[in-house]
Amino acid sequence: MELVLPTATEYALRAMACLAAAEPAVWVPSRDLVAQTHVPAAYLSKVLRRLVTAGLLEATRGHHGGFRLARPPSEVRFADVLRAMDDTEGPQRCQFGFAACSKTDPCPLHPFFVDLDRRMRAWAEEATLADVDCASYLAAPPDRALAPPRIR
Amino acid sequence: MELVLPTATEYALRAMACLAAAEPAVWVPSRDLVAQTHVPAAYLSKVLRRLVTAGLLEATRGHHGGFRLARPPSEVRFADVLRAMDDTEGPQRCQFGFAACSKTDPCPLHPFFVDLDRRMRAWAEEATLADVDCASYLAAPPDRALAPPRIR
DNA sequence: GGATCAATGGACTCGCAAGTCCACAGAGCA
DNA sequence: TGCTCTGTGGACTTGCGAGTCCATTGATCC
Repeated sequence: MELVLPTATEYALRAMACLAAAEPAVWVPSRDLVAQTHVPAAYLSKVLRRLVTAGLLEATRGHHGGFRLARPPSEVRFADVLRAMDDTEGPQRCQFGFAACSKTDPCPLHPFFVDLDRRMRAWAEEATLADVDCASYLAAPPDRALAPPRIR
Repeated sequence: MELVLPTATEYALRAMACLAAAEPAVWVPSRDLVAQTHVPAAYLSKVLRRLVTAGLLEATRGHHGGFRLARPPSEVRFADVLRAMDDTEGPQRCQFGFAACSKTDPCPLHPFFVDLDRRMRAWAEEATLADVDCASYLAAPPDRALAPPRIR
């Protein structure tokens, strides 16, 4: 059963979780993040850049350069990451039939999409990077093959 | 903020809602469904086809041919429609870093994706076509322009 | 039986997210 | 000062879901 978070957004959550597990204030190079998240390097750099411009990450270049969180993990909600990757507001795609429906002129499916949006939003607002147990995972990664086949 | 239900799935919900509002046992031609849902005709026919093969709709050809629900609206949950459009099971895209994670060998983000999946599933299992107030809408559609611009 | 109406299904195009490539900018090091 | 390391950013290719086109099948009407 479907319901899709864009890949770029999941990649962003992966990278943010890794950075949350790192020593605070230490610059982590994207090379390390690539190794830990297994996101294609060139693509991850695009994702990281969005997180930087959104103010969630800080970056510096040159020797010992890299990325780090701009705020402590406990102050970064999943919702912040989702918004950084897609800043459009409100529930998407609710247009049953006629022109785009509004609160005052809702389409028949409108209440259902609002409900779904509310549930998703609650999920994203409740969870923070501090809730992710990434440190122990990175310390002792499970013994298994790399290169995950894409489940779809 | 994102989180996307595939367009084809929303189209399916639209069409199912229209059919739920129609007289029971009456064959509704796809032409009527196109007029009511404003889904491109050729594409809607593909969506309807999937709903037929999934057993949610019945179809017949020729004069006065068309589609109708295979079960009463109260017995069709949103989840049935979602499953008809995408029959893959379980939470999608949960592969933080290494090989595809499992229950016994979860990745750090796994519990969060399971939680999100659980919320979405609850939404889809609770709502049925009988809950959609489509009849009154189709009887008196709001007075507004056609051709909704896609919000994205 | 022939005309017509409507679903079927395969082959096609289109657009956009996903992913790649590469030249450049700036920061540290020797 | 020059080399090297690492992020920046634009241009490009790829893959796939969304949407189109059209010939075919089957049912009904006259």
